[in-house]
Amino acid sequence: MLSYTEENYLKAIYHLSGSGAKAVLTSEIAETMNTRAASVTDMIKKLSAKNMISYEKYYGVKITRQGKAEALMVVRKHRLWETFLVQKLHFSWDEVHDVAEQLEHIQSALLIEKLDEFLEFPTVDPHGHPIPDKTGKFVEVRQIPLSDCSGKKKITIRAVRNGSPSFLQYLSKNGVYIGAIITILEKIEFDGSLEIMIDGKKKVFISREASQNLLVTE
Amino acid sequence: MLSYTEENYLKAIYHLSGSGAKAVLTSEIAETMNTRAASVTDMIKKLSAKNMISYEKYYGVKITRQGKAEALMVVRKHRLWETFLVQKLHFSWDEVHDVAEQLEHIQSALLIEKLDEFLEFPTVDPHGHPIPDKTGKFVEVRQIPLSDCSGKKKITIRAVRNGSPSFLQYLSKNGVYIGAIITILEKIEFDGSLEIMIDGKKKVFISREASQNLLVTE
DNA sequence: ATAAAAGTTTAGGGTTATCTAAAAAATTAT
DNA sequence: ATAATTTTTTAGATAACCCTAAACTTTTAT
Repeated sequence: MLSYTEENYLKAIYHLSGSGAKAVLTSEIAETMNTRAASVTDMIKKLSAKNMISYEKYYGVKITRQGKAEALMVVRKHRLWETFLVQKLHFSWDEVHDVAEQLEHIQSALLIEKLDEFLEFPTVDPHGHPIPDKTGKFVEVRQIPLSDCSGKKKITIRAVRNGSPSFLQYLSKNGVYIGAIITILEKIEFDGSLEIMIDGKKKVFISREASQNLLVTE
Repeated sequence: MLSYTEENYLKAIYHLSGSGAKAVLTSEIAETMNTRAASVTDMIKKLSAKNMISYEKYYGVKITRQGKAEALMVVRKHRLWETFLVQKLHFSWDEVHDVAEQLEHIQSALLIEKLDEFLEFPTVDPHGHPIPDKTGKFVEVRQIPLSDCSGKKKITIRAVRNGSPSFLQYLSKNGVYIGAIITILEKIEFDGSLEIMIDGKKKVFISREASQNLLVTE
């Protein structure tokens, strides 16, 4: 059984490692967890002793199969709770993160299975991120940043890369949402911004930074 | 801001004091919190420093107005979550306590107001206990133990005094639920048990212990 | 009224998760 | 290749919460 803090570290390592693919540095973990490297080293030892990660001094850590399974359950809980907050309690998508950070640590397998059922087994959360099922599996759709697109084809907005409230509010204000179908009208040379048409109705300008943080399918 | 543990102590003190009416002994707190008296003394000092309780050495503690308000918010959250679990996620009433013990500590005023609205502002939880509103007020209906009743009048089951899973399962098995309308058919001299008629349809025997833990209105 | 019993507090530790400062190892630059 | 820099680890503390054992206060019993 992992503590609240251990779960948070493991989740951070999972995300930083690209879903468990590559090794992660102590400093990267310290950065995202807002702690010092020394604290990370301590926690690495604990997680290593619990076989959640493999650890060799002065090298990065790699998440184990067991650790990945645990991390996936935390991610599952986080995303199910975010879905609940938006769909049932009518939170806006920029308000859910901090609450879900707390809710993801509630310990009850029954709760999460019932919540999943109540939400009718959603496969993506309000930010477009996939929700692992109870076995940890999820559908991985190949998505690319909007900034890599060109031409006049129809593009579907699938997910946000960065979930910061200010970015999400910016998107809402401009009528951009998950599932929107857009076309690129023009790419401005000067600053890399894009003029796009949303649902064939609304023309807006999207900054280069924003287009790099929007994941889409063509 | 109170910690998870401080909230739990304060809630225990609130309940033990009869909603803040009387002083509570260190040993009573230790008993219900499953800790040692020495640990309670430590926590009493902390809560006293935060003006949640008033404390005089070797005497019991009394909850302050501020402490009562905090405790009521924890109670509110606990009962709203229990209501959610039963009404929306279809938990049975004997499964909700432990999960609600965790959920009650989630920090988000917005969450609890939205949850309240989603549940359509319930006034009692699945065990018949009143849910304080956002200002801490709740309707206090005068209830008496079923064991104190006699005669043939119609009696409404309003709440359980003891929420242990085994008692709740016993009630379910016998068709007893919050809101049921019953009449007493016979009181058995020998063991103090009652034969009751539920909703004019079902005759069952209820032990003396059970009748003492059922709160009713006549 | 005073001795015994019961209850409470203090003293001194242990664990978890954090920190700073110093030491050690790895990386980078000349 | 070696010196400088950066990163990581170790060492030693601190805060929250809990413990046991001993000291102290209150209550109960004779």
